[in-house]
Amino acid sequence: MATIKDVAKLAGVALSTASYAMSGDSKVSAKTREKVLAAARQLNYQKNGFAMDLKRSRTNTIALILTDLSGPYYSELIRSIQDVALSNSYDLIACSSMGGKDSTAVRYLLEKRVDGAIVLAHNITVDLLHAAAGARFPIVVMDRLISGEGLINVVVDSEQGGYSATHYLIEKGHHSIAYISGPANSYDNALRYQGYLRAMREAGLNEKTKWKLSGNFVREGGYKATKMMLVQGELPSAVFYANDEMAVGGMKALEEAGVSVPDDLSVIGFDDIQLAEYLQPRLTTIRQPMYESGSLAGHLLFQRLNGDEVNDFYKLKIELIERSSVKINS
Amino acid sequence: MATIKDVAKLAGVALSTASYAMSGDSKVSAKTREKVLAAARQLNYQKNGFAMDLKRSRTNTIALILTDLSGPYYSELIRSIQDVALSNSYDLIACSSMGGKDSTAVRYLLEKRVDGAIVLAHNITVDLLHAAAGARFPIVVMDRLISGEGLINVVVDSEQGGYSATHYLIEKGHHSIAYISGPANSYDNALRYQGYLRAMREAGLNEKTKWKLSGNFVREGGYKATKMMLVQGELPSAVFYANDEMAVGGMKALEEAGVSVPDDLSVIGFDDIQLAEYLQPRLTTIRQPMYESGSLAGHLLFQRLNGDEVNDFYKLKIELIERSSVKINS
DNA sequence: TTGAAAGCGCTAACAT
DNA sequence: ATGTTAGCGCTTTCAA
Repeated sequence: MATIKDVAKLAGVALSTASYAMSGDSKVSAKTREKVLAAARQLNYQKNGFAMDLKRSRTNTIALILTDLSGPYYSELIRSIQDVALSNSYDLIACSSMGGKDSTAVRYLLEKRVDGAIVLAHNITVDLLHAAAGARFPIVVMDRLISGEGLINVVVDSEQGGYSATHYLIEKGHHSIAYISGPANSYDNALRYQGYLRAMREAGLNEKTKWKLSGNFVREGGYKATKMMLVQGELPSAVFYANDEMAVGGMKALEEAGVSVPDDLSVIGFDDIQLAEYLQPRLTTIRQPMYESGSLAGHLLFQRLNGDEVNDFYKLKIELIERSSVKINS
Repeated sequence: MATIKDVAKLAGVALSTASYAMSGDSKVSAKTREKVLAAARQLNYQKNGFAMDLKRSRTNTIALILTDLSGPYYSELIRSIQDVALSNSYDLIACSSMGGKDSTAVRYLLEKRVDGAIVLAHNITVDLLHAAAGARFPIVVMDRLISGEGLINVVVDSEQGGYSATHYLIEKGHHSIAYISGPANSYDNALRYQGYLRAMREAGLNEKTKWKLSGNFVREGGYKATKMMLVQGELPSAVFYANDEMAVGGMKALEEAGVSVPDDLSVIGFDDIQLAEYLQPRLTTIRQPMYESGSLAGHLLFQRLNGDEVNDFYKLKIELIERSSVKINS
């Protein structure tokens, strides 16, 4: 691999001149620049990125850290962050936090391989976040509340979402509402559940423990939880799935059992994944403002990177998307 | 930011000793190591990634380059590559080629910020690929055929896929088959179309130009192309959408026009996206071996990285997924 | 306008 | 077992 040294030698100029010439510095004469560029072309020279980063001690890159790069769930979020990065002429890389301590995400965060990061990965520990973030390394956290130097929170009001979903069901005349929950350690799930409880309490309704089942936020889990509910005999009049993936699995179980949605049972989800409007019936759900929150997260990060002060906490409102999986209960 | 120098000073040892201690080299005494580690902790020391990469002149990271990070389409592929990377203890980062010459992808490729790459981004030019790849920088290209030093091709047999889809329709008694195509400059689309033509020719069937419409591989395009077809009056008995996204749009147009699938018109797609089996009717389509191809691409890259010789061309077979959108034509 | 040289933070060969 | 030192490839200050 040719280095700038080789280029300088071939062009017959000093190292520094070659550097100036190639970075387009105006103090290099046109003739010299041409000589250098020609030499670079001839040697197929490509600058070494790290050397530059090391020297400059900044990378012009931010990282988006996700639990699993392959989650289709994030697409809008990614798109919005990508847009913001592009318009700020920053590079964006995405990396996964799978692999625990040795994950790519952890390395990039700790070894400061980027200038800042947006994190949406519950398996990145709070300690790690505290260790990584700092005045010179801003991190926007999107899946929990955590304060500290360099840390900015952008979250969606899940409690309100859980409340809205439940309240909507109650409004439609449902009094027995099951809650299919996500993983116990999920902060998001906890909030959605709290919202559910608040709406229930407000309406003077009691939660039945036999109708609180865990589906772990995955399709298969929703399927199993629903099977379990089915076996119990008595059915609620509506089910609140804490996310759409579980609702997808649940509706499959329901269909298999001959329970018709929404005639026999109303269903509501959470997230508004792409699939939601293609299900039969079309799934009524809670929509998270993914594009907006990603966009906000990006903007805040860049503001911090530019030295501007920003608040360290933002909470976004959530919207109910009314489709056809909930029926008035009479 | 504390450097290793600060750590060494605080611990009262030499730079190199600190380095050895922290990398777990066995020749450092336990006592010294403890001293160094304590100092590091106290200073909240984190190693600088670039400095290390620069010194080592390798990054232990590979890049996955995609046109658009947010495409849900790739999830299985990403997962498989992630798995392979993890099991080889390499880091994986994903970056987008959006942004043309200044895209993150181009920078990472050219500036050698990773040890190798897997590319599935048609907007990365052939020239760039040639410039970037080399003996010390392997690139696996997944969306076209291109040979050169350091370049490995892993492609899916789209021609065969196009043939299978069409042949299947013919087998079911369809003789008038429309082809809704992708973008003209897409290599993949060209292959699928070739397969279509081969099957048609083989059956002694003629392609009707009025039934070859372009939908640009996107949902909206499929919708419009289908509308256009509808306006023309005469309908074929089956439609081959060159990808599922277009089929989704197309089926919407058909539904709006009161054309029932598959009773009035059979439909086949290509890709087997997640949505396919949730459509009404469930979409019969051609499944690309995404997991397998990603996995293969990853393995090949690592073999090259380890200095092993590998072939530079692999073509994977494709499978037809029979669902309910095609009916026997009588 | 060009060149010489320092130094970013780290690893590793070599000397002790 | 520990220390000294060269050098990875680049940018940039300073001197010519």
